Amino acid sequence: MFRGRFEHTIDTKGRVSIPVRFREALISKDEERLIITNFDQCLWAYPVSEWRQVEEKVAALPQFKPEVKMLQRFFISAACDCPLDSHGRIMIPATLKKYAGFTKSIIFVGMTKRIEIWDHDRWSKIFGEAERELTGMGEKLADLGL
Amino acid sequence: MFRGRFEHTIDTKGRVSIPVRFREALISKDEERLIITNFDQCLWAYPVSEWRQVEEKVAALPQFKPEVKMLQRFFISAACDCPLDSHGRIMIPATLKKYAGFTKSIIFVGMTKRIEIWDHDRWSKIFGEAERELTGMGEKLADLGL
DNA sequence: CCCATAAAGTGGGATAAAGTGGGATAAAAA
DNA sequence: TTTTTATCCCACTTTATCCCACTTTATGGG
Repeated sequence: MFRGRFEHTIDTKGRVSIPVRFREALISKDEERLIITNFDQCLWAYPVSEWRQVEEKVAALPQFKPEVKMLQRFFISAACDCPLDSHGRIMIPATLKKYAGFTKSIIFVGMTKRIEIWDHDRWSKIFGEAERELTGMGEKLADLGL
Repeated sequence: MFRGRFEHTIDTKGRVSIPVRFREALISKDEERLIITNFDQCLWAYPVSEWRQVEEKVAALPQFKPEVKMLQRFFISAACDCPLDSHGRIMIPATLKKYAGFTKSIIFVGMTKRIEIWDHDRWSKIFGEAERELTGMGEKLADLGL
């Protein structure tokens, strides 16, 4: 279970350390890697076990269907296996780094079953507006049983 | 399992190196070649074992149906066997290269069971479209259990 | 509250691997 | 035969990986 937000730094070689809390959560699942993909202008990181479920669901769909191809091409195909090094760091692949607009400072966001990784500036911008939006979503959230 | 996206370069002789990650996936299947065909303005590459399944599926379809004939003529018949050289590169046949509009920079796209190979510029275009469409497809994705 | 110690996070050099390019030779096409 | 195309081999550049060191933040005891 991934909880909390943490600000970290990408070094010149493209490495970032995963927050200890998240690392502990991974180790408790006996995993030492993250599957990282792109969505919503940021990166989504999954433990392998979680990711497999997503992947298999999509792989089972008819591969010639346009929307399935879309999903495969945009979301599934980006998924990159990123093993942790001896210090608990990962290398962010160039294509993903570019997509998410990472410069130096990034934010790790615990999303319970997955992690989001944001460029610091984008996060501040979007997070500043998120609360107002969320407040306006009261009805919709209620419909979901909250 | 092919995961991730990688940008590579075609040299003057028409050679491209297959990303290591993909090469490893091939070797784990004890294969050193790709079957490459054309579709959607890009190239689709399969490990031999996967390709056989596609081939057999299609062969089992009623051969007089127009869409089956089309598929056979366009998709199946274009398939080309491309062995890896000692550096893990393949030669892209001229006809396929032309079809996919390859100039210099191309993108290898991991699609779980197969690989798509795109010209860089074409990829950027459809990637942008896919992103926009998917972002507006939240409900549909929810239906898939995502 | 402060200090000592440990742990987390960051950075950099050395080495290995991946990716790219080009020449020489062999095979295929004209 | 000549020309073109592919294959093999070697060399260079770039990128990733491993290992060690430093800085900063957290932790625990007095």
